[in-house]
Amino acid sequence: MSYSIKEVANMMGVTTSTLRYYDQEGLLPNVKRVNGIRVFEDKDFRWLRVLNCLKNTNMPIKKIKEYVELAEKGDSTLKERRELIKEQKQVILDQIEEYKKCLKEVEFKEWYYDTAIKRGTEEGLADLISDKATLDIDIIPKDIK
Amino acid sequence: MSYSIKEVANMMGVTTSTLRYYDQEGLLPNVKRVNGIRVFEDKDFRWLRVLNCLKNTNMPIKKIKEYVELAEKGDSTLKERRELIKEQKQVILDQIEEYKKCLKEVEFKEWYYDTAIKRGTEEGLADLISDKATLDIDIIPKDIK
DNA sequence: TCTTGACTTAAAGTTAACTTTAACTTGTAT
DNA sequence: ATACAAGTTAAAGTTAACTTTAAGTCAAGA
Repeated sequence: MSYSIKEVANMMGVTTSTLRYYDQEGLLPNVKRVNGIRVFEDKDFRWLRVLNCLKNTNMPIKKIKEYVELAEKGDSTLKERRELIKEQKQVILDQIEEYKKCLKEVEFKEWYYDTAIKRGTEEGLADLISDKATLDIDIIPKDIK
Repeated sequence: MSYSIKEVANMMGVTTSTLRYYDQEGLLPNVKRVNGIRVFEDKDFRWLRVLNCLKNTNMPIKKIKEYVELAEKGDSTLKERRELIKEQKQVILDQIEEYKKCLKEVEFKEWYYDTAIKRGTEEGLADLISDKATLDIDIIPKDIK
C-alpha cells in the first residue's frame, strides 16, 4: 500500500507542513517520489513509528537527524546507534520518574482543594497540613549550594 | 530562613535570569523585597515546588499564570483551581502512558541493535523480525481517515 | 478546455521560553 | 574611600519547531 502526505499526516496527528518540514530537515529519508510528489510506503512506517517515539520523548530534531545520518552510513555505525538509543531509553526512564513525582504533587493539590472546598475556605489549611505536605514530597532542597 | 535569588535558582536548577523572567510573567507572586532586592522565604517554597512540577509537566507559562491569578482571587476560585489541577493530573497520566509505549519501542530498538551487532550486520534483520516488530507496538494506524 | 484540489518549493513569519546586554544601585570587604 | 560582587530593570536577541505565504505544477472531473 502507498499513502499520500495528507494520509500520513492524519495518521501521525501532524499537519502536512510539519511532515514537509521534517523531510526538509532530513528526518524522512528515502521517501519515494512520483512526479515530485511524496509517496509513503509500508516500509516507511517502521521508521515513522520510531520517529514519532523519539519526538514524543523530546529528542531534538537535530539529534534525530544525527541518528538518521548514522543509519544511512550502514553497519559501521551500529554501536553508535545502539548508544544513542540507550541514552534515549535513560531519558525516558528519568522522565517517567519525574512525572510520577509530579503526579504525587498534583494529587496532593487535588486533595487540598477537595478539603478546602469542604471546609469552605483554604484559610489556615496550608498550616494545618504543612507536616504532611513536606513529608513525602521533596523536589526542592537537597542540592542547596 | 530567607534566600537570595541565586540560592533559589540553584535549588531549582535554573538561572537567576529565568527566575526574574518568571517573576516578570507573574509566576512568583508576593515575593518579599528588601531595598528592591528579592528575598525568598520558606513560605515561597511551597509554591515553588508546585511551580516546578507544573513546569516539568509542560504546563505553559501562560496557563500557570492563570492559575496564579485564580489563587490570588481567593476562596471563590477554589473549584476552578481544582479543575485546572485535575486536568493537569490527566495530562501527566497520559504522558506517563505515552512514555511507557515509547520505552517499549526503544527497548525493542536496543534489542534490534544488540542482535544486529551479534550478527555483524542489520541486512535482512528488519524482515526477519517484522512480525514481532508489529505485534506488540502500535503507535501508528488505528485512526486512519 | 477549464477549473478545482492536492501537491510542490523557498522564504518569510510566528511563538514560547528563555538569554543577553546595558546601564544602574547597593551592601560588604580591604 | 573604594572597589567588587550581586542585585535591579527594560529591551533586544536567540533558538527550536513549526506555520504561513506566494508562486507554481499537475491529474482528474464537468
